[in-house]
Amino acid sequence: MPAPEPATDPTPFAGLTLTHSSTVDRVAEELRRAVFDGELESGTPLREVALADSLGVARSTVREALGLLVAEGIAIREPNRGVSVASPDPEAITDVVRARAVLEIAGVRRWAEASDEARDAVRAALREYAAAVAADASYQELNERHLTLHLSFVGLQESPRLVAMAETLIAELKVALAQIDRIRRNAHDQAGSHTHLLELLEAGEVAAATADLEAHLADAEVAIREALFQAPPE
Amino acid sequence: MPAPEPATDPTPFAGLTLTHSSTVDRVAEELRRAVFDGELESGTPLREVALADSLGVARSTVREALGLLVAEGIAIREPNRGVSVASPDPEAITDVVRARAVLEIAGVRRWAEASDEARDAVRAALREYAAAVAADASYQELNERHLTLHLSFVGLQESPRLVAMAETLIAELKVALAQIDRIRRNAHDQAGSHTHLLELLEAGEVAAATADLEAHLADAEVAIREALFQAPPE
DNA sequence: TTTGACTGATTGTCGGACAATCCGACCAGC
DNA sequence: GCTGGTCGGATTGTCCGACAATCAGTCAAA
Repeated sequence: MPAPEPATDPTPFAGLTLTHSSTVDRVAEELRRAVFDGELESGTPLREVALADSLGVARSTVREALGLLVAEGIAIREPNRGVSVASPDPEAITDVVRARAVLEIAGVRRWAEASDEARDAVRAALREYAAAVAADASYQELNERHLTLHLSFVGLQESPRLVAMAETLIAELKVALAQIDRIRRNAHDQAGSHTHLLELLEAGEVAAATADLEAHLADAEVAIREALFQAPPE
Repeated sequence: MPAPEPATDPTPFAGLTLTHSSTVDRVAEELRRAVFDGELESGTPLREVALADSLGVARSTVREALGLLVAEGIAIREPNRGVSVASPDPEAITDVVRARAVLEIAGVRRWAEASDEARDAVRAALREYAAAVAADASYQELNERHLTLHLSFVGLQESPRLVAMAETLIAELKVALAQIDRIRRNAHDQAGSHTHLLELLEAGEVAAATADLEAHLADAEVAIREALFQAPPE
């Protein structure tokens, strides 16, 4: 006798969600998109009244959205001077890469103890990245998939807070990458190296895998640094 | 001939800073203090108009300050329902401890490669903690020194972003600790165990030290969990 | 018991206002 | 020519008042 009343299931509406969209969120999202798409150059000041007029919202709304971007590291606020798109300097790049390394390597080290879902997420992310490479997808999509793969490494720790931290780090990185894109779009096919890394993990060679990842991150750092700071002066 | 003009030193005014204090910052700071001091119980709703009247500022100012607290994890915002002091649930505790473990252990592992300043910061933090214990300082001061010590572990990575992340994690933890304080103030003297940990580090026994730290964090987690969720029902 | 309507409280967003601050230009004086 | 001072415009920081949308609670009706 499981249920005397057939009509009242205990959980009839699982899997139903509703996306609450506040105006502030939409403004913030639009600004993020503009920055990541390279429409807003690094260092561009984000004037409150101009944005408010342009987007058709009140200044307070824009102001709150700007607060979000600042909290995410996408923009910086200087007191009495306003908010502007973050401009990556060499120290910031080094710091972001180092912080990423800590989070991602900690995740990879936990490969054996992680849940099946977390491991599957890594495998799926790699598959999608490889597929995008094979399909010769757009540069931005490649970037997106690549970063998602790296996020899945952090996900192996199964700590929402660590993942959130990694996300803000990657957001900061995306600002830098958006600047590079406008200079030169270096085709990147690192699917092979990542596949190698996953094979090491599946084989239980965790130490070799972390070494691999560390080297990969170091390479990425010098690549970004060169593209940003030794680019031809316009 | 190092300097032809003796009056214009290249860096005559190092170490000069000026604290810009905006109203929003002061409001946020006051709220933080109230939460950490246990004046605001976990779950208390932070009404915008009430706070604005009480503090003598405009509602928009309070609103912005609340946004800061939310970003720091000290409070949570439910759409159309307002902001309230974060109430730690078991999952949150587990998550925070796990994230802390990742950051702190990564720092400790880097002991040998860290700069002298970072290592000295750890030694100084331990000294101050031990001194506070010996002086039978207030519970809150002990807490503060203890957490500062743990922060100095993260500082060994010398990554400002990692330290900032650890700070927000610890802020979240402080909310939980403030709740415990109002129940029972468990005298804590963990100076001995931390001294042992530092001795291991100085001796180069990094692996033993990380194991020590891991055990310490696990102990802390169960202690907090018991105090929070198995406390006598008022 | 469930549904529906009403009320009060609170947030989300808007618009306008003003002082404080900052930036650049212009100007005087040595 | 350099230093120092003044002035005006632009922008932010903060305040105030307003209103629709949303939510929690009550209470009557089906």
